Amino acid sequence: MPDRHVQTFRQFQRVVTREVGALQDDFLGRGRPFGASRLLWEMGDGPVEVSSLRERLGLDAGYASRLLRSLEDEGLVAVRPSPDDARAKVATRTPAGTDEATLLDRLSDDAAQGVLAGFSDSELAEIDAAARTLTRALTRRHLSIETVDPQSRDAQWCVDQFFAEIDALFDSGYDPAKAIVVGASELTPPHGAFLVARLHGQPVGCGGVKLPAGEPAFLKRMWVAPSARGLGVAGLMLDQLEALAVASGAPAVTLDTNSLLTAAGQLYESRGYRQVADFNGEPHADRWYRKEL
Amino acid sequence: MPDRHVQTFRQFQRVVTREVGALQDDFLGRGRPFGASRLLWEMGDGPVEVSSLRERLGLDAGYASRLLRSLEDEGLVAVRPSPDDARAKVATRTPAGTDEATLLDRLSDDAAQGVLAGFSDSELAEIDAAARTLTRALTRRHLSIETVDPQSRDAQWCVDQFFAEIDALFDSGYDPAKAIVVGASELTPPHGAFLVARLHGQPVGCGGVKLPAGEPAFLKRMWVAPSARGLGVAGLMLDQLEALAVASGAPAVTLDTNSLLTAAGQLYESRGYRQVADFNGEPHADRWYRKEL
DNA sequence: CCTTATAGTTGACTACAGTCAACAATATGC
DNA sequence: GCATATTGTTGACTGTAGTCAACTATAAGG
Repeated sequence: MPDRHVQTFRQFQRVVTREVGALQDDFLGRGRPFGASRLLWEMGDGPVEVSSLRERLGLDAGYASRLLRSLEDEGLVAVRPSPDDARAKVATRTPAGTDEATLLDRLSDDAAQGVLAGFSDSELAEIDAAARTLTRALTRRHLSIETVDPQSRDAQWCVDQFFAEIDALFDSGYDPAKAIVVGASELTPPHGAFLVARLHGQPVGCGGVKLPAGEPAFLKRMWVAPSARGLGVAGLMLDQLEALAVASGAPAVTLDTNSLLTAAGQLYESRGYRQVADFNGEPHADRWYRKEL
Repeated sequence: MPDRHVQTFRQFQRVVTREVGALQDDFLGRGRPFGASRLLWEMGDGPVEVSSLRERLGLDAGYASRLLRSLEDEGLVAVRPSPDDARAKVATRTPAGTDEATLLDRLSDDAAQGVLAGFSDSELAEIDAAARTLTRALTRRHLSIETVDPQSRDAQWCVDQFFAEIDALFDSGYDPAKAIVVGASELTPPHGAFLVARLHGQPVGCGGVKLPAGEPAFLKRMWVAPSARGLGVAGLMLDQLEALAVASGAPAVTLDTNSLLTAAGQLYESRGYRQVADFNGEPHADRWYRKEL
């Protein structure tokens, strides 16, 4: 690797270290430890299992317990026993906690705006592209894509998220009963495969492929979590799904999608998929694609 | 400012915060506080005044004193009274300290290489460009360019650095006695100006302009510190010097330079300067440029 | 010479970050 | 029903970061 790339990157790291320090000062301005703010921010609005929160942030059980207690004392979160497991607890933000998280969000936005202020539109576009490139590069190492059992917990979670999202997006919702049924065995080797993408070990996306012998492969349930979009996850997922199709000897890859999923359409077209006529009558789809292998 | 730019940048900040944390862990692996490693790394090899070191790192006097003492106890630095001022002290790395700093450098290089590993050459080039763009953007806010007295301490320091650098670069050295003399008054309003660029308050570059009434303006002593190159400092400096020339009614801007200063030549040509014949006989120059205003 | 400013040291202190082990309550598998 | 594992709480502890004020030694200006 050229040494100058390493040097460029190190200068970048030095600058960024400084900037991150300033960012943390902003969080500290809220009169509580950075760890507590981070916890409040990271937990989101809905009820979260404390154990998953702890794991996500890499916190010690005792430490997390104390941080949560301090947030509870401030009246920002409510911690209650989990309905599923009386040992476990779930944390929820109180209205005050939501307000505070919103404020933290605004502070972060302001910090970002402060950095971006004073640049022209074309410079901003350049900075935007550069930030995306580096975000992708820095993330790549922590991203893994693995073949899993489509009935595993992570796979189910992804599919549930996917269905919930398109149900909210489509005017007439998404009704699994009307959709073409895909059984678990069809997405399990050797008849197919189901992949889950994980970022820092947390599932952030999925994709399935049916591999009927001698016929075109068929992609199903490609989804990327909103938090992980723009990182190129879908592209990597597509690479792997296509590689499986090639390995199985499939002559082509086909799929159906909906024009409301704009990013998906763009991805397929940029990867050489061409629109074809409806080949399966899937009621939730309005576009069908095919790519020869 | 478009909201999506803010969102892109915030995602970038989140990713980078994580990465910086990992970087600090590497430094901590050396068995001493991060602050001490940073101090050792930042002080460089030569003797440094403790006060300037403290200021550069933004450390409390008491805290810095203790960090230095701990490095001294480890045998990594030697702290002695300043020859100029018996109150002040200067710190120097011992051979062991230099070794340790080299090791820290290597750890940082390795960390950078770890991030960059696995990318193709074209991806690396893209990442390099993106890192440069963001480094520039993140730095811009902390960069100031001001008109100063050419005999002020910061101005003198920059000019000394500049002369030392070209003296080392030119085969026959740089001899101020042979060079065309430019008096301080020629670089002081209204006959001219001398600008110093500062990053986080520390001088990192300079540039002078002579503004003889009715004649072309003449640029002198454009220099950017090695540590601040690639940040666009020279470009901003040139903008301001040209603005002064325009304000004074100069019909053109001229300058001499040497082809060994390759970055300078590229900058001038990208800014619309065209090469012209020798117009002043400066012995250290081998190229002359002019730009009509 | 005297006043005032500056450089550094030291002691006392606070807050944050994080670890470890003991423990209570509850689940789970046999 | 009992051994074992899991979830969270609590107490005790360490190390890092950083602040503040008192103090000594030296400089610089009138």
